[in-house]
Amino acid sequence: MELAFPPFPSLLPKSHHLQPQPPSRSRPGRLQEPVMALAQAPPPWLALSLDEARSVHVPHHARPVQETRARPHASAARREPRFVSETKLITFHSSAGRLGAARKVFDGMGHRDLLAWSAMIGAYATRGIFDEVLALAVSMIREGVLPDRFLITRILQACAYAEDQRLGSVLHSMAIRRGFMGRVKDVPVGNSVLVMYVKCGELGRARAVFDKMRRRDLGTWNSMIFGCCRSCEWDEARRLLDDMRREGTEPGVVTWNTLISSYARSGDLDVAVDLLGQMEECGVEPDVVTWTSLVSGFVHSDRGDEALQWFIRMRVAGVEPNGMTIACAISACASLKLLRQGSELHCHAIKIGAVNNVLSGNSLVDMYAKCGEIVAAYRIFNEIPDKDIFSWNSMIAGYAQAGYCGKAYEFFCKMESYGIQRNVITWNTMISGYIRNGDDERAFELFQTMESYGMKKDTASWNILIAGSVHNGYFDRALRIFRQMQSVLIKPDYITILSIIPAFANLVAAWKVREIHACIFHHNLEMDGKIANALINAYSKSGDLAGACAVFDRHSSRNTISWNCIIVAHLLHGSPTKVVDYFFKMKQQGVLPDHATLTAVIKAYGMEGMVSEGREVFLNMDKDYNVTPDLDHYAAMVDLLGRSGRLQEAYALIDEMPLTPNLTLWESLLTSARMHGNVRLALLAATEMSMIEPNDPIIQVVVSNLQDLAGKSFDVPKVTVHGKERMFGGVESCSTEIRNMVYLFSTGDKVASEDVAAELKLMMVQTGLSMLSAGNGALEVEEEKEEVAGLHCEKLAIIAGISNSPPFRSIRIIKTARMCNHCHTFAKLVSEKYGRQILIKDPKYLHKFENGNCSCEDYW
DNA sequence: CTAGGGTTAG
Repeated sequence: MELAFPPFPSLLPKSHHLQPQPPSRSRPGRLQEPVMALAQAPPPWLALSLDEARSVHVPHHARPVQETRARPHASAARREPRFVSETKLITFHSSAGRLGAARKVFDGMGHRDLLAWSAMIGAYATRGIFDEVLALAVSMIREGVLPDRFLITRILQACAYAEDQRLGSVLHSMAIRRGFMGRVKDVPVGNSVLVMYVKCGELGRARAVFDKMRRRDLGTWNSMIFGCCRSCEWDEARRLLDDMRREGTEPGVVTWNTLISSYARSGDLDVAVDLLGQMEECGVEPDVVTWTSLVSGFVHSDRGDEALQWFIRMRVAGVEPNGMTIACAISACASLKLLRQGSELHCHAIKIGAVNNVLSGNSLVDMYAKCGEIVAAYRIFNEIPDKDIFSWNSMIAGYAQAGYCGKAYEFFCKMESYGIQRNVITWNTMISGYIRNGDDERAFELFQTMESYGMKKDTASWNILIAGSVHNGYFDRALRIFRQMQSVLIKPDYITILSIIPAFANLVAAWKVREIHACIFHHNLEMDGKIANALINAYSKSGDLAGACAVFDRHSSRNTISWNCIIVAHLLHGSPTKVVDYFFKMKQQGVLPDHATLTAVIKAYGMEGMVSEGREVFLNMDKDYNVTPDLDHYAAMVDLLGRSGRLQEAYALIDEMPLTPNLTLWESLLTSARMHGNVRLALLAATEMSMIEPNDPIIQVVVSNLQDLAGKSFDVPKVTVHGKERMFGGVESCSTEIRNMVYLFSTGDKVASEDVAAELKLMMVQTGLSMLSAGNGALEVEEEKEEVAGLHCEKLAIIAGISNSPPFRSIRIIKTARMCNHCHTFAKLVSEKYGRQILIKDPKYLHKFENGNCSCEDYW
């Protein structure tokens, strides 16, 4: 046999291979001894190559052996190659990237001393394979070999990474017993113990170690500050910042970055920005990490526009972004759906060579997908060399969002054969994709089967079903899922609550709003602005204005949205005076009104008949609040003018406005024309509506009825009228809750018993309302005449409510079509004679009947 | 030997 060992072709510089081997060094006889016959035994020129390889990174603790005794050892190796060279070989293989080979040598060793363990553990540690480090450390200690001060820090690093506090504390006490702690030169050991406790979340123990350290370096302070930030001990972190300066250690970039990134990630962006200023004042230049922390903080807080501003500020400061920065900025574009800026960043990523980087690649996939560029997303995805779970999940989400659930499912299925294990998010993404595309069946099927694939459902899986059901209008299904979730002991979280609240925002769910409100406290969930606002909405829409006010009064950080919620609530409940009050209070507290606020205020002035005040707001909104009037404002103005009978003015406003009128706008005009009996204008408005929505049968009927009323002399385009059966899509119905049961009533339902008929007769007598008179003689065109269809459903519901629910309880009815005049009068009279509050919600208004009056002031 | 920035679902 010429050559006992393969010449390790790629491991050494070429010159070594080409160098003729000195005959004296090849001693095949010795090399073929059993121990050395291990496939990976050292080649004869090893000693030489190791000397050469000193420039290669070698773990620190192994270095003294090489450096101090390289020469004598090298010669010893030739005489006694077994023992010494095995450890060296481990180091050699490892530094050349052959971890498996190193491990083989290590496993084959008979006796393993500290140096061998250090070499092996170091090899894994430098590659971040911490599980292996921990496993080896445990066996080492079991074999009775104790780590020295160098090795112990490496193992502690692994403990910190894996959050293995048990082994960590063992090493901590070992370090104390062996005298590695407390002396000046032991700062590194102390640091690594400190970091271990910090990463394990044991801030108290970390603090104890910190306090005992005699000497501290910058890293010590940084680690301790990091620990405090992690545990949200912000005051303590700031105190440490002061302390370190007092003790003569100036905070460095990392110190500042730790604080800035922690504040930014926790959403305290003002503080983060303030710290940036302090940092610059101290003469420390912000680096990529600083800027990236800010950009990512703003992205995280859903403030993408500001994130991009900070990105620009960074470029102005002359700091070059790296892959991470670009990834964050692209993610900002994704959430803002800024395709152009996103593509610009794409170019930038190419320029700095970060496109093939998984990180920026993934955010590009996400960005293109969110901007609807699914082909571009796939192109990027395809070119990411090491696709990870994020790449696949983003791609699946992209296809699902674009409506290609089949394609998404294809990727969902094939990813595992590409070596990427699906995680919960993959499953959740797929489920949410199906539910968002209306395929509830497949969504539920996946939801049910995921556990049999060994994937545990998490809160998000449940949240998706709840949010999807609410979004698709299946409120009771959402509630059922919510209950089921609790019965299998999955705790609802912030998102669960936020998703389910809208399901209760209707009149029949009044008690459920209180229940969910209590649920927040029961589960100790964060009650933030979003939840508070959702609650205000839900309380007000379920008819509980007092409940809405209570939430509003209690919640501290009110923004424009909060004020809008309470303002709209009062508008809905017919308290226009309060709307104006809140409007002034809001401005007084320095909260800027937005377009929604102004719409509500104009409507409120309209309800109060304060035409000139309303008009003033409308005319000056651009100047005063920097809000350009949109269609909603024009509709509110038409409403305001129409209520006071200024129909021509209302029409002129529509005629002269710079926007194209929409359905709501014409509907407002139609309503005012109807209320004031102006057939001509009503027909005009209805005709315009029919041209916008030519296929809406209800509009067709309205037009047809108005044409009849206006007489044949009036020249209008002839509109085909659909059959009346189709007009209501069956029968108009409404629901109400009586003694915790929800009942459904349909127009024309047979009056079931003699009792009810008698009750109705009695009510009629009591209220003095005749069955046939329609009240104020206004145009009745929006619903079928009662004589034809039978008794209207809300009358049935009112009768049932009055005779079956406890006295003084309010009667709450939700209906799908708008109220007719007769029912409206009936409800007013009943509310007075029977002393009951009656709430009836139709698609446009909430009518609150009390003491013979309605909150809509008979204009709806 | 120790310290800082990251992308996906609801």
